[in-house]
Amino acid sequence: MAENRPQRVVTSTGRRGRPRQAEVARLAGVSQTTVSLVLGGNKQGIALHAETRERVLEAARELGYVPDPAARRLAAARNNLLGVFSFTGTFPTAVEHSYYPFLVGVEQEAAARGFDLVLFTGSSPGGALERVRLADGCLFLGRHVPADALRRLVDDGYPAVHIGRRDELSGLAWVGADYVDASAEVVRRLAAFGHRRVVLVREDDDAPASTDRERGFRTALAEAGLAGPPGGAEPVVRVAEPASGITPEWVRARRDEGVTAFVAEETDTGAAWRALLTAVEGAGLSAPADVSLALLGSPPADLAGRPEPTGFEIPRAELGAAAVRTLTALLTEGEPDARPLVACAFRAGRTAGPPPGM
Amino acid sequence: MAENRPQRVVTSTGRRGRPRQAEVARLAGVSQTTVSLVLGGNKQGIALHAETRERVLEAARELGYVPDPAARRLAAARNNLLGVFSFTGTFPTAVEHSYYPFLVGVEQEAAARGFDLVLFTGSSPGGALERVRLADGCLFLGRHVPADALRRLVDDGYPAVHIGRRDELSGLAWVGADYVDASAEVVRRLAAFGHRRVVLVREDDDAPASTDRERGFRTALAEAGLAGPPGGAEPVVRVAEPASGITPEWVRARRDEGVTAFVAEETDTGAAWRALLTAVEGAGLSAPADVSLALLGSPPADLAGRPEPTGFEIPRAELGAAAVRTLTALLTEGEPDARPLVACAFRAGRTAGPPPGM
DNA sequence: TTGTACGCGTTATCAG
DNA sequence: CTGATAACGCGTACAA
Repeated sequence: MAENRPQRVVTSTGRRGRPRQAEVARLAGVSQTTVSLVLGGNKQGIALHAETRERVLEAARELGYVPDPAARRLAAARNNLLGVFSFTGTFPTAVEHSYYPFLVGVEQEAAARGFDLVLFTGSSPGGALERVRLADGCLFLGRHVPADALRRLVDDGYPAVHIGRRDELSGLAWVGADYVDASAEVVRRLAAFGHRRVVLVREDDDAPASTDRERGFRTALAEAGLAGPPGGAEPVVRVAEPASGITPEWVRARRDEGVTAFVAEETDTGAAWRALLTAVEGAGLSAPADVSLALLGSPPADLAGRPEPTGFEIPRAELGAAAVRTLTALLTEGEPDARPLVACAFRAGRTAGPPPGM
Repeated sequence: MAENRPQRVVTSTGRRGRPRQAEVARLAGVSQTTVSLVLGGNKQGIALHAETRERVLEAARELGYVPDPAARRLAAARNNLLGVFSFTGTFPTAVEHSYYPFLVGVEQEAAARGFDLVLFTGSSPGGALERVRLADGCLFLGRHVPADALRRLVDDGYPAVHIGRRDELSGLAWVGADYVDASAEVVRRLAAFGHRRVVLVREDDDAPASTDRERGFRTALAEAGLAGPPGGAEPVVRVAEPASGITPEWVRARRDEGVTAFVAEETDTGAAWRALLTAVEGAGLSAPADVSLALLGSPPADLAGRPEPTGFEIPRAELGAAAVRTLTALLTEGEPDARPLVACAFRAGRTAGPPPGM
């Protein structure tokens, strides 16, 4: 029977058991369109009887009408959802894992712009990444990214912003901390204290955050006329295993060569700084009396009780907020802002000072 | 012209610029229905050519198809999304605001169960709450709730779980910390130290978290044969303004009356504990030598550097995880678990000891 | 076994 | 100023 078109009569209440615009319309004696118009604030500036308006509002109030968010979003063709996808697993290592600080800024800025957030849990690489498409756009963070999966999204024109520099993936927008300059500044401060030989301890991996720090370190070293160990030895050492290489003996050896300051980079594991602290202590030395120490970032939570390290602060909340701004710019205008680098504040701390004998 | 029905042709991509089932269908050479069937896991057990199935899956993968959450909700389906809605705005007061610790547990448990999270930002009251309907179910947290709005959701059968005890709203599932017992335990410890007169400083507001603590405090006081100030005076004082009432003079007066221990409750502002610490210091006293102090919860971040307060830990991550378990139980079985109270661990700390002269 | 024809509740576009 | 009417993207009886 093609005849019995259900004819969609407005009964009392929808399947969901709560009032829809159609019922408000019936009660107010107008069409559903008018209801939508009135309740929607009449954006298109159509002329309405003030009295009609009142009737509609009254009816809506009486019925306790509340718009259905799903329907609203469906019709608007946008979900008002921003995704947040973290590659470095967030849960095993808990709170301090450099994820929530970003989220503070992200949430604040998202709220200000009327977006809700989707936190994609489970950082399994690969196909899982496609899930982010349910959000209007997505923020990505983590030292390493599944480049190919992300590439697809970006090539499809999906609005994506990476938190942290990420130049390899052309076309991917990013916002990052200015590690180059911040690291250089730390070296300059050490130079100002009178140090002449400085060593950087970094992790053995080539994440941009690490290479940026190294670059800033080396540049400032050169500009300040400083050096690493004598004989033109490398001023940068990589530690592969958490503590391998960075032993009390190693510290003493460097010191005997004239190295008076040690710099470590911050990473999500905090391995370099931890190794350095342990080795220095093991060598019976203390900072800043015997050696100066600096950390390119913030200490891991379990070392937070120690004397505040000289170094710099990563403006995580700021970065998160900046990322949201860039993403929403991508969503509306189609183009991100030009200057994606956020400065890090120098932190004087208490682990660096003049070298012994100065 | 009633003839020119637009006939809804599937172009390349929807307004949203993202693939829909119709495109997957076109690519796979089947109808949209079949796509829905295959991608929906074929619940109704309809027979399908395995090969058709494969073609559809392949096409979906190729296009990076992801279902639209709004459309699914409108069609009364689920999204594998759990909502998190916080009443107490999270950002003004930043990270430590008792919100992220919960999130850690929530995220972990949600990931384990295959759900992503939607963080509903901005806690403006009223209709804003309805946004959560986009998620399959939602977690709520905060000292105070817009009861009527929540009531609607609950009455509609929307799966909701509140983090923190919330009995007023009948029918609302919740998980909470056992503040009653934890507070009682703190009093017992003080009694064991030899204290006979103890005072509780609490905020002037009737959130369940506060009344629970007070109840545990009073109960244990009675059971241990302890008292407040002499003459049957109230053992519980409320502080309205951050520091009003709790002054160095007040502390001295209580002490002169024989009160040897002061207990403060933790709240999101940390006002009670802060006021107490300040007043005790102002009175030139120190804990635990002159007076014993205890905190029913954790100190606010800015006081984290002080000596660790005797008291208890709120198992926030645990609570978050428990809430997710309850919520998913609600989603699948329809009934939450029976025991929604999570125990708090006692924290010995360093601010309580025997009263002077014992 | 696959496709047709709805409906979910809203917004938006037009004729009247 | 109002009222049909068509989307938005997906799920699903029912028909083929």
